Amino acid sequence: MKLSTKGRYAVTAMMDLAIHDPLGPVTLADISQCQGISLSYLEQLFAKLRKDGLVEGVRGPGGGYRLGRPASQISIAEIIKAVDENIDVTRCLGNKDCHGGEKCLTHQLWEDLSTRLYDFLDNLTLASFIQRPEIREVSHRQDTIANRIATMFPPRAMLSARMAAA
Amino acid sequence: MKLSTKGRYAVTAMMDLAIHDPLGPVTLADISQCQGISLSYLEQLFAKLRKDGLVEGVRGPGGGYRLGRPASQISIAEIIKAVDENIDVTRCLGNKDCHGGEKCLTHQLWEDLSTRLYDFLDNLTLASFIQRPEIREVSHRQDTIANRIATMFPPRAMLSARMAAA
DNA sequence: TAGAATGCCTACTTAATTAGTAGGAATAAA
DNA sequence: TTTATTCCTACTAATTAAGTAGGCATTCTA
Repeated sequence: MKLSTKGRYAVTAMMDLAIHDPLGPVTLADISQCQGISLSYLEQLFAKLRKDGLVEGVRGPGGGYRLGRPASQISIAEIIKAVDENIDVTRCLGNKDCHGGEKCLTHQLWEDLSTRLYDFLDNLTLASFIQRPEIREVSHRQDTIANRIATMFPPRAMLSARMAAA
Repeated sequence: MKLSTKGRYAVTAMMDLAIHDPLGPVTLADISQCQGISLSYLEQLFAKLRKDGLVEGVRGPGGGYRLGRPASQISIAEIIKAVDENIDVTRCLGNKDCHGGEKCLTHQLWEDLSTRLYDFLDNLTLASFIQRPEIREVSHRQDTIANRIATMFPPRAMLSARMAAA
């Protein structure tokens, strides 16, 4: 289990998707602009998220990315694992005889900690974050505005409006 | 909250100290050999741990490092914070107007997650790991051997014996 | 059917961080 | 006084994160 900026980018981008889910697909250009992450770097992260089925892409105008599953079925641990893919390799690999012939003790202890941490993050779902009342409120307001625009203009114009608002 | 190899090194080294606490100070040379981390890199990590009062150094022959406080009063979060010192700076810093004038939502959500994670790791103490029965057993066996040697030889010889065993 | 907006893919480059190397001064035990 | 250690600083190498560039594939809209 590793936790770096990369993981944070992935998690916050997924939160963005979750918040705007009812609006349809969110473009990476949107996320790139909102969160100040380079578009191409996001593409690289989303390639991994897609590979793990956490998101699905919709091509063409009006496209973007959607959650691959309901937010309640996506855990934070899964997101981080998808982009980090780096399995926690300890040096001794559990077979180095250290401390007088015993299997490396600290390795075991770290595994233990790593597991506890993973379990913790695996029990936190995207939904548990976006369901906070103040988030729902803001999100709803945004949706209302966006839907009003959507009613007045065809899809292309709505996207432009969202870009302008961001 | 960041979690990288650096943090793992620090945590496992601290676990080593905790396990061998009754034996007196543990040298960095020992840890370096047992865990395959370069001595000088360990010195750099321990400089930070010392700055935060998590360990105390004992100079001269027979010296090494000891826990700065009882293992039950040292949390995993503290150890990681000590070596990472990198405060999780998000790009928008909470003041970038994004999502149509609202304070960056995902920033808030990440903060929320970050806090939950910190609290989780702050409630895990070093002691909670080394008190597992199988660890106590191994640790006790090691201590027994070490103490037997210590009875037979003066401190210098004991250290060498520990090195040889490792 | 043409053009534009998107995802999707690959290769490369730059920046940041992690990890290691080197050398030496300070301290304390033997 | 010698030796084992912490303690300190500066530098370098390796690895990873992040960004850049360019182009192909798909699908919507006009």
